[in-house]
Amino acid sequence: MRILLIELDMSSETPIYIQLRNQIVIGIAYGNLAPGDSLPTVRQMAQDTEINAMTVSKAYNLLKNEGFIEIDRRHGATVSKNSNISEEYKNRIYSELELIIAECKINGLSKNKIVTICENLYTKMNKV
Amino acid sequence: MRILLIELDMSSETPIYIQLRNQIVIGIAYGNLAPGDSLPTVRQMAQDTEINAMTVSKAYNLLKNEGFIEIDRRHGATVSKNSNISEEYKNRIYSELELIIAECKINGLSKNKIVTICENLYTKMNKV
Amino acid sequence: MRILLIELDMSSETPIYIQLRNQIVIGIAYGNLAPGDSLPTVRQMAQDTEINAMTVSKAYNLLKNEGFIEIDRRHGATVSKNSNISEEYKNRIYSELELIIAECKINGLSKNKIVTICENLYTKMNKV
Amino acid sequence: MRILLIELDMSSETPIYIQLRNQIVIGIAYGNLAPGDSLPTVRQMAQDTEINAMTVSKAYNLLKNEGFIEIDRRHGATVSKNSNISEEYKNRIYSELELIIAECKINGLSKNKIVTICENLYTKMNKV
DNA sequence: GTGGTCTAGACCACG
DNA sequence: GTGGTCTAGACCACC
Repeated sequence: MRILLIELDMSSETPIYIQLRNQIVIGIAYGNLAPGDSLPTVRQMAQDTEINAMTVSKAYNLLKNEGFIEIDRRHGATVSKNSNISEEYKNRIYSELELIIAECKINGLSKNKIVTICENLYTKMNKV
Repeated sequence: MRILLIELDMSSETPIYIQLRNQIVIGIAYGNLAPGDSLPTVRQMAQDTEINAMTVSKAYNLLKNEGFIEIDRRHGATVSKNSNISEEYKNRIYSELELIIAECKINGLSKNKIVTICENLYTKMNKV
Repeated sequence: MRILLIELDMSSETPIYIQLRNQIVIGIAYGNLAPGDSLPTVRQMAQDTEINAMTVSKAYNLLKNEGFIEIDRRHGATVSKNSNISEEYKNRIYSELELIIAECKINGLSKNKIVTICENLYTKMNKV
Repeated sequence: MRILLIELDMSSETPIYIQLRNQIVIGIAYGNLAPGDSLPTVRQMAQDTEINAMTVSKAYNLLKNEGFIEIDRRHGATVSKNSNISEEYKNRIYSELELIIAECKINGLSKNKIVTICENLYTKMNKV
């Protein structure tokens, strides 16, 4: 059984529900959560991570709206099998990539180094 | 003469001072602002972008603390010539890249596609 | 119960947020604020000291960036338990000590006198 | 002949005239400037350090008011031979020492370490 | 001229 | 409840 590890930094400026959302997205990419897999219930997740259930609920809803998971009253939350990527979402990703590459470039990272880092990250994420 | 274009979205959830900071970082990466170049004065930038001077000041101070620019009492703000990248900063960049690549992968982008996008972005940013 | 006493001089040249920052640092060293202790909320501190909440917020953020306190969205600000002293910070402290000892020496204080003053100050700060 | 080395950081938050004042104080303590020695003229200093003459003048006046130097229309500025330390000045020094020792203590420096640093600094400054 | 500080009060996001 | 953001305008220090 694969294990989903959630790390939250309470003193970070990033809102907790965003951190939780990010950790789950990364968990999916790494294959710790496969399409069709169930996520812990809101209450279970809240208990495990010692945060408020409302906060978990907010993260789950965000993930649902982004298309990463599906929420079913009977079966709880499961990882989506198909993802329909919206135009708006694509633009957001592109902007974020632009910013991060800008920062890398200013700080002296060469194109090759950036590409290598990206490739390594991608490869580390298991095919699912 | 190079032109610095600043686009701010007043209805965005991202704080204005962060947006401004991001736009300037991107401006530096694209070579619209070269090392040693002066930024508009706080008041000028405030007028141009129709935001409050304190908001501009906050963005400039953030950029100063991150090492992107230097603020000189006599000549205002200029783009830094040397960038000292801290270990903490490197980790932040790495985490952000990890998240964004995770999202790309889940949404079906192949490793090659991501690499191509990164390379194109990097190449678009002029050497100055 | 320990009491945190904040004294601000409105007519001083030292900015209020710096004075507040200094008073809190001294409060921590004297044990009036122990690691893990909560600081008053931004608004409470503003009311107590009769200054603006943004000024308090600026002081708290400075302390956070320096590693003295942690700011948690849920519980407000608390005194840090571990302090990670940076190389840059060490250099700053050293420069300040150099200047102050230079002044003492020029004004005729002997090495022994300075050492005694330092020891007394240190001893006065309670272990908690 | 002893040499007076002045290092100014234009992008520092510390005002230039304060930096200059500090550097001269340290120069006196280290014996690079002995009691009775002449300081460079305002114009000379301004030229050497590439700052405005008004800024140099401000620093010299501050040093005069603090009793470190004497200014004579005929002979220019010279290092004072006797220093009369005021009560107010003593208090300022004490407050500064308190703050700096507080920071050292919070950051884990032991009493002995602080004392050793002070002693080393003091010893490095030549008897004059 | 430059940036820095502070205020008073409003609004918002987070939990 | 908490802190964060932004404004508009005033005042100040520095150079």
